[in-house]
Amino acid sequence: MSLAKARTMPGVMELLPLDQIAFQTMMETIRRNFERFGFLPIETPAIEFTDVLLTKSGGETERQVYFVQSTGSLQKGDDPTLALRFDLTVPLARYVAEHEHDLSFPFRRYQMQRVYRGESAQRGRFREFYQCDIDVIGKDQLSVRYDAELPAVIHSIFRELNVGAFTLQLNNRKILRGFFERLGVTDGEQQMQVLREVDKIDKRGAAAVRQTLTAEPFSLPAEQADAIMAFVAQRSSSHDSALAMLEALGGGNTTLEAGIAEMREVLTLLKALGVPEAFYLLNFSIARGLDYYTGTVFETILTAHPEIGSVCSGGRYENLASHYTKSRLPGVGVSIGATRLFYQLREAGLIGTARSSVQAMVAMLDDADLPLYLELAGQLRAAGINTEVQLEPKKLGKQFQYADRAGIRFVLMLGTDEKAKGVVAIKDMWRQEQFEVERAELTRTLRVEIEQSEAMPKVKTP
RNA sequence: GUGGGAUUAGCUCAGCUGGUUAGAGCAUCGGAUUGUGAUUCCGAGGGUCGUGGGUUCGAGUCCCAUAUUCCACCCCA
Repeated sequence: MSLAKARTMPGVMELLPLDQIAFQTMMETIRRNFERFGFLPIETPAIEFTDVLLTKSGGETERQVYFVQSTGSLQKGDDPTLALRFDLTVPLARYVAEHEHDLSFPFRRYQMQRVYRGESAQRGRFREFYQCDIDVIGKDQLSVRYDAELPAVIHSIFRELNVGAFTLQLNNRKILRGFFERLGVTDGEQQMQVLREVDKIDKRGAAAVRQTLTAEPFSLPAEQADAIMAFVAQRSSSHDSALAMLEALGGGNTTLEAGIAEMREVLTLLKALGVPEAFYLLNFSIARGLDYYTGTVFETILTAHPEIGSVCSGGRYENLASHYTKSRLPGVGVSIGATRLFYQLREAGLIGTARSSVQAMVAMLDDADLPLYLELAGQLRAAGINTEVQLEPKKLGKQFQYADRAGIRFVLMLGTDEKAKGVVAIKDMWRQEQFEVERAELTRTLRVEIEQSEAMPKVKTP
């Protein structure tokens, strides 16, 4: 009988325990910061009704949705009525519409769950991945001030994740649309198309984008294309220069003027929120591909690793849940793709293998003394130390090898010599040192050692 | 959905224009006096060369098909 090949489908991330600990450490940092800024947790089911999920989108998302069907329904040949969620924003819209009367507005929620997309496999692209979303949903209206609060949360998270310098890149779609309108590109659909092209400028290069804009189907006159290219090439270098960029735009139509006013308020509040100006800039080429963004848009780029692209992005949308309720529910949100972020940080060498969550291991020196070892482990656990006991007699060398591979730092030995002296030997696998402590002092000493070890960076870089 | 690469040991790969029993590094397992790992030394196991067909005296190597996988575009986190 041939064995089935043990494998996973492409596009899923599966980690070894120490990497899983590093991933969870990252997730805890994100969660802690979400909560620190006053966001509330929710979870929604992985499976939703297809008519709920497939409202807003047309071709592209539908192509990527996994439909879910019971075998019975499949055999009857029914069309699937269920599907796996492909993001957390659509389920949020459904959630808010469904629970509208039980929620307090503005509703500030965070959500960290897996989503599913039928992507073709590629590096850093996953079919199952974690999204960590925060959104603020208002009833009828929501102040643009919230658009400044979200980047402040993101700043707090990435600073704590210790991934080096990064910049929050901001823009406002009203500025882009208003500018295009002033230039004479007035058709809404064409504005969208131009937005999408302009958004690729950092990836494809300015020359290629200009080429696309002047060619079919855009066929923009050279002067228009040049004006657009000159406009979107602008980046601010400081808080004041960002304000000056806005000032220099002038006016001309209500869309443009509204965008400038919004952007100015966001920048001002970002500063007031205490985000140092080195961490944010105004970038007129940021547009985002998604259709539903209407105002502020943002992306986050790691300074040392621009090739990674945006590690966190989002923006402002009007009327999130128009498909489910007649209430007007505007919102602003950002999403961190945690799976891709972790994967790319690891590729870039910014995240190494974590230490084990097991803090101490009691070695087995004599099979007959097992009850003694169990008692010792009980003491440690009662003191809050994560402890593992060797339950099978093995050569001591093997036990050390096991501890080393498992990433366990402290190995405790209580054998004939130690019993006679009333001590426990502690071997520090990292420092390659060994010392003895009185049994009564054991938990206290070990706690000190572990605390010192915690004070060092959580994660060893390779 | 459109286009391009790749497939040889658990992993990363070598194998020149077809020529005997297909190799290396890492990993795994065992040993180097019975309470000390990761370093060193010695040894061992492990492959129907993705699958099916064809050309040939002879195919890992050439041709066709198929599967799988990766990359670029599209789109996105």
